[in-house]
Amino acid sequence: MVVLELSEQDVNRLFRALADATRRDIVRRTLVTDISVSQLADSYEMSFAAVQKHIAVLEEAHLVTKAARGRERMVRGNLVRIHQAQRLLDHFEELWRSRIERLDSLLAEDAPAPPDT
Amino acid sequence: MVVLELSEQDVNRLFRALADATRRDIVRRTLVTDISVSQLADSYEMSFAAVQKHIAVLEEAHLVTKAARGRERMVRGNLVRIHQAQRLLDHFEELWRSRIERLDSLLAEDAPAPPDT
DNA sequence: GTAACATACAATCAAATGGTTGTATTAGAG
DNA sequence: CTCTAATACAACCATTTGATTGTATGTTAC
Repeated sequence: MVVLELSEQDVNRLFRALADATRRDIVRRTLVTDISVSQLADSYEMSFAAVQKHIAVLEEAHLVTKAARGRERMVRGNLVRIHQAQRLLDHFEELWRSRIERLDSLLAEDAPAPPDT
Repeated sequence: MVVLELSEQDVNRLFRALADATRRDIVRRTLVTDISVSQLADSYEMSFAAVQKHIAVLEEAHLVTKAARGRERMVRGNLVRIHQAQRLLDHFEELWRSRIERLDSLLAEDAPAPPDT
């Protein structure tokens, strides 16, 4: 099992990048098919430069990559990063389980000695 | 299967709340066991009020809840919201699958008519 | 080669964020 | 009842964010 090699900064950037509706939409669309920067820019009610900046945020979070194709830059969603985010959330669930386990052992008061101290 | 009833604003708040190391730590710890605001504040290198604000952000994102116990407010992590975040990410994965499916059907050039147009 | 297109990037600005200190309120301890 | 601990909240400030416009650069089409 590979440990997530993401720094706290990386995780910050990852979740922060996902905390914007336009950016989430860009990720969704570019996961389905590659789309150029200007094609993306056309679909939102904001300036070209604004969309460019959103894409830059996604790039820094490694949620998308850009590849030159002629004079265009094709944007492609990166599912790997989504998976990493999922695994981060999985970890929260595991912590919660530990609460349940401790509650269980409390309820089993009459039990012999606990597994280890 | 229940549809996620989260507005874009809700999703923004959810991911944004997760985009801070201190806040993630608070969620982790309060998933394991309830902790008072002042207990939490003691463990970080920032003012009491700063920690209070982080908790407020987590509350607005419904990642934690607060319950009065005497003069203390006990903070408790809310796993449900983590699960909702996970499901949001699951959706991204599904989109990506559609890319693969379309690629597959492209490769099957000699196939009869496509399923539907 | 020149015009038009696609992108990059700097400068600027308002609003939001993350932190501070200070003051007020509430509940428990003695 | 009074002191103190725990919290809430307002005011303030620096930095970051999200957007703008303007300018520069590279690429394709004609």
